[in-house]
Amino acid sequence: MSERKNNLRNRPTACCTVANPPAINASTGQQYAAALNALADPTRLGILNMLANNQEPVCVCDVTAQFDKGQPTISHHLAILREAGLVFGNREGIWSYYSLNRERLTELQTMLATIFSPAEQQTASFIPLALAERP
Amino acid sequence: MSERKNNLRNRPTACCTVANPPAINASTGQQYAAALNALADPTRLGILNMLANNQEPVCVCDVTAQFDKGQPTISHHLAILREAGLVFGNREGIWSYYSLNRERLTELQTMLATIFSPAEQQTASFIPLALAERP
DNA sequence: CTAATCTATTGACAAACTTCGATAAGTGTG
DNA sequence: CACACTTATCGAAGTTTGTCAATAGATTAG
Repeated sequence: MSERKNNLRNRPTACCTVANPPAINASTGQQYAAALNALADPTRLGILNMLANNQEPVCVCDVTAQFDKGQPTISHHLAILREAGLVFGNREGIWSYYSLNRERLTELQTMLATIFSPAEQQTASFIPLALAERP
Repeated sequence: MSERKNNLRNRPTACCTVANPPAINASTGQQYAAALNALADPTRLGILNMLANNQEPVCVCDVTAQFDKGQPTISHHLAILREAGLVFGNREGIWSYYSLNRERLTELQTMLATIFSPAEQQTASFIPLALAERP
């Protein structure tokens, strides 16, 4: 469907001067959207906020105790955050401990700031987010 | 389901010292998640980026021309961005022009930074995002 | 008024997501 | 080994979301 186009320039009145296109390409946009999608859930935001409030890694049992959700649900959300590279997970004995990947979160914030800035400031800044493969 | 709790403290070995709870409440978390949800789509990120690249408001026809999506789909995404307060929409004659709500985007970035910061820096900062009702 | 044009809305459908109950996997204890 | 406990995974139900075709609404030109 990529020949879709407007024909405004051929008509007597144009809606506007031609607008600048987006500076972000489709594949990069998809990566960024996926990262944001991992954030866009109240439970996951709560988990991230809880991790931010603890200097030390937090035990899954403590996470589960803080939300009105079943244990499989919390485990699922933690997996999503983990696969998005937003948190680290470490097993110690029967317990699992999670902590923030602060570097990655900073990266995300920079990404957002870049998207919302005019093109001049975007030069060569649409670096694909390193899709961290984490334990 | 809110009596759910762990019983670790009653057992011989505890997993950890008790972790700090999240500082964000459920209703605020829902608002923030909704705002992020509006961002978490490649097409919508592309639209926002396109608006960021244009000082002047952009005609819908120009937006439609830049993406491999049908006109109703673009209109739908614009409505989502509008209802999330991320963009302004103005009709002029038969044309509609959209522009960034930069203030709101800054608000979002501040919100994210707050969520990811330790509790000391969150004091009284979980202000509900002003749910802008815009034309 | 009629026709043409641009945008928004509606209805439908498939894909993705959140949640849960049940169960498996992994670990430590008696 | 058998048992208890924590966490992860699986399968299913219900909801939400992205997309399109069709259509309605609004505006301008003739």
